[in-house]
Amino acid sequence: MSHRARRPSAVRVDDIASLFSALGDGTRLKLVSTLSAGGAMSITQLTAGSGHTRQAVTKHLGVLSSAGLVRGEKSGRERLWKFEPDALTKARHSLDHIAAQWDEALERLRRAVEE
Amino acid sequence: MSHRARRPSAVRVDDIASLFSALGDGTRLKLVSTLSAGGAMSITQLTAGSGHTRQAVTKHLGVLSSAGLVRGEKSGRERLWKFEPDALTKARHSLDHIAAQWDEALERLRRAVEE
DNA sequence: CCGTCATGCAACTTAACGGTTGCATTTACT
DNA sequence: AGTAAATGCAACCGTTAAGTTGCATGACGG
Repeated sequence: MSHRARRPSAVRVDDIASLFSALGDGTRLKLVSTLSAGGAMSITQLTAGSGHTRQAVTKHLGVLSSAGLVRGEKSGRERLWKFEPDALTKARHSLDHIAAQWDEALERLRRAVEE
Repeated sequence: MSHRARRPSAVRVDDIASLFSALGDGTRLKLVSTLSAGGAMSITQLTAGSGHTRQAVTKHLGVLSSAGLVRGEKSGRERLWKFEPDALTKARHSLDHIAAQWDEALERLRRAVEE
């Protein structure tokens, strides 16, 4: 029973990595941007201006979905994809965490020099 | 004289994508975290607890460097790598931009419903 | 029912990624 | 000068990722 070993809000490195990895592609970045701005859309709609095949877009949506950045719900004969803002918040927090580390390091350095 | 066509802070999609892509790997994420917290380090130092070969770490540093997240300066017979906080700020801003888009979209929706 | 529109599934190709090993080069130390 | 440390460079390998094509399935509209 190892309660201690697992902090409550412990976000695993791999989760964050997969999040950033999902954002680390131009096509996917555009998809996320489109969905965050335009509400729910179907695959064919998203495929329209993308310059890629529908299948390619489907795969990208799969990646985004695994990372939690997007969620698709079937509606009739089409599937509507919507942006999932929580994932983005997580990403932001981890960036903030690194920035905070950096600030602390600077502060330590400043104090050490000032001594 | 095309001032209008090019916004001053126009960050190309591919740049942001390469930034996130660089962060989209556990090993690199740890490297960034280490460097942001521990100041400048040499490759051998960074290799120590990584569980990887020095060459692997070197490659990862190359990726991080291309993304602007890290910068290496030669100092004697070693090369010291330091964290570059500006890149992280860029990443954060692009996340903020998407979040802002999302908020606007919600606001538009709210007003439309309220009408 | 039948055509068609939207999607799902699978196989395949190409290129990039993460990682390794081996050797060369530069710098420090005595 | 000569040795050991720190790094650089290059070839190579296995795996995954991005993208394609082809075909199957499911829902809508007349």
